Amino acid sequence: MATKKDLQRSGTKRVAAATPPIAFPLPFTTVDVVIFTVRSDALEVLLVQRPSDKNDPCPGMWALPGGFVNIDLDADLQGCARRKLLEKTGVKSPYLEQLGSWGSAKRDPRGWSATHAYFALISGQDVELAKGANAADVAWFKVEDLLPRTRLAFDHSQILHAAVDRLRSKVEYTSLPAFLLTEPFTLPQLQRTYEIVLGRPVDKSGFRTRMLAADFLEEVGVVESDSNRPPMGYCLKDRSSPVVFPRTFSPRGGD
Amino acid sequence: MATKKDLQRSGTKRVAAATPPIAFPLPFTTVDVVIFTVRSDALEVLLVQRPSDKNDPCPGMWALPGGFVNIDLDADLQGCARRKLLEKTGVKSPYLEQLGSWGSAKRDPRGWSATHAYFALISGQDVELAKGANAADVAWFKVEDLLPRTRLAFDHSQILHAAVDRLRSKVEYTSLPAFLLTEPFTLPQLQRTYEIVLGRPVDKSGFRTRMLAADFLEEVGVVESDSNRPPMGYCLKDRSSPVVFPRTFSPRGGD
DNA sequence: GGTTGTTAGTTGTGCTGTGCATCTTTAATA
DNA sequence: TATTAAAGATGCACAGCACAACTAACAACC
Repeated sequence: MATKKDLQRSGTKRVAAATPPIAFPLPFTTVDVVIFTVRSDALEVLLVQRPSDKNDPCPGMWALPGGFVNIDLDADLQGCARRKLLEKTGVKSPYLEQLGSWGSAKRDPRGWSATHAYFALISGQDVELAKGANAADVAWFKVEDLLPRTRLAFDHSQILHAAVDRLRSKVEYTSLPAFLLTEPFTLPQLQRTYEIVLGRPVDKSGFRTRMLAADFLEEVGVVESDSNRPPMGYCLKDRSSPVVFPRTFSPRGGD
Repeated sequence: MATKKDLQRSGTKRVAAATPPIAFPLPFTTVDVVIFTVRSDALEVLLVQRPSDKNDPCPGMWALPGGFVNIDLDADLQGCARRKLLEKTGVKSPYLEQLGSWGSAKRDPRGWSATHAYFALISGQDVELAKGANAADVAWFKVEDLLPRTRLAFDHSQILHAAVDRLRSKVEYTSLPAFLLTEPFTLPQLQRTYEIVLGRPVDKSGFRTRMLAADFLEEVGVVESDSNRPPMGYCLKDRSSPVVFPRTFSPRGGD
């Protein structure tokens, strides 16, 4: 990974010392997490407000939860992402997927930095936002309101956009929305979640056959609902990864 | 991105100094590139042999081309990947896609490091390997031979595996293989490339209708071939990104 | 210069899946 | 018991694809 030419470069500001001793400037390494949930019929994302201290970059602006990798606390990048997520939401085992990385000389005024972005899906029910104390303020924002014009700290608007694109894209052909619900859930609930994320209606009959044919759901008995016919409750057979469908959802008319 | 708790940590070995001054140990930041090509009817990948100096990590082992991010030379991560690729192959504008990132305390014996992995597709024809001099030895390896048992430096076996998975997966529903050919190419050539990457035959008729329906190819007149009926030559209408097909290739029998 | 072989490209057909609409089931409420 | 509303099942027609068989164009060989 390191060529001799790289190693012999000598830096000025940020210096690394290891065994064998090498000295050259290092970029900052951070992790950011795009945390999605579905609440009150809308796709929402968690943001934290940066401190208003003028010495900090982007003071007072809203940003994705994240921060520097702590090489003493974090065994690896995913562990770092889990830590950030636990600190902000109290959720321990969400769906967590690597989104990509953004690194450049300009994205952080403090210097060359690279962030490893993850996105997480959690149920709107089991969330306790870590508010107050020395923790920065956190809040949910509707993605629909946020996407068009809102400016976030650093390049977080860009990262959020990429996360929404990735989510919407994968929802077309995977069982991802199941991770946005608390188990057990019903097929109509799941369908509603698909429709909220995709932003368009989905055919009921086709949806049902598709979900059941994919064979990733387990019946756990009827569950009580507000009224009318009681629906069947389902759990995921395997929470470790989503199922990939052979085709995408596609209405006849449009393409 | 940085909480105050993070910033106040003080490191011992690797120290960062910026404005405002902050001091804590930083991970190493590297970029690795998985460079694919199709030569002699096989999918191949470029590897470089690490120097045999015992002070270097993984001496003598084969590794993915890559190295430390140079914050003076590299404006961003993708630029760094392009630099590595140009140095090793002489190819200037390949298809280049971010694959993911791998970071942990253990993956590099020199300390906590995170690598940003990219994968590139280039034509087997226009490659000049940078061999000899102070550059490490580079060579092409058949992916089929490499995947099962070969151990590469660091966690590069894992990264290579992820790259092959991603490539094979995307080839099922995108026009990616077109970037493995030199323009102009013919439909039978393109089909052959699909078959080589996928490792299974593809139906001719379905393949043709599919490619032409996707409307990403431009006829550039018949091109001479070794013998028999002269085939039509094609170029890509847009080299900036691949086309996504609505469905995957799928033979009737298997699933 | 016909004949054969090989590759490029087309045409045809049966089947599967799915979009869309309608119908049935179940239970709460009046 | 009638009504309502949501859950879930059934039916149908059309589009697309896998598969196979076909035609077209050129080379090589006798």
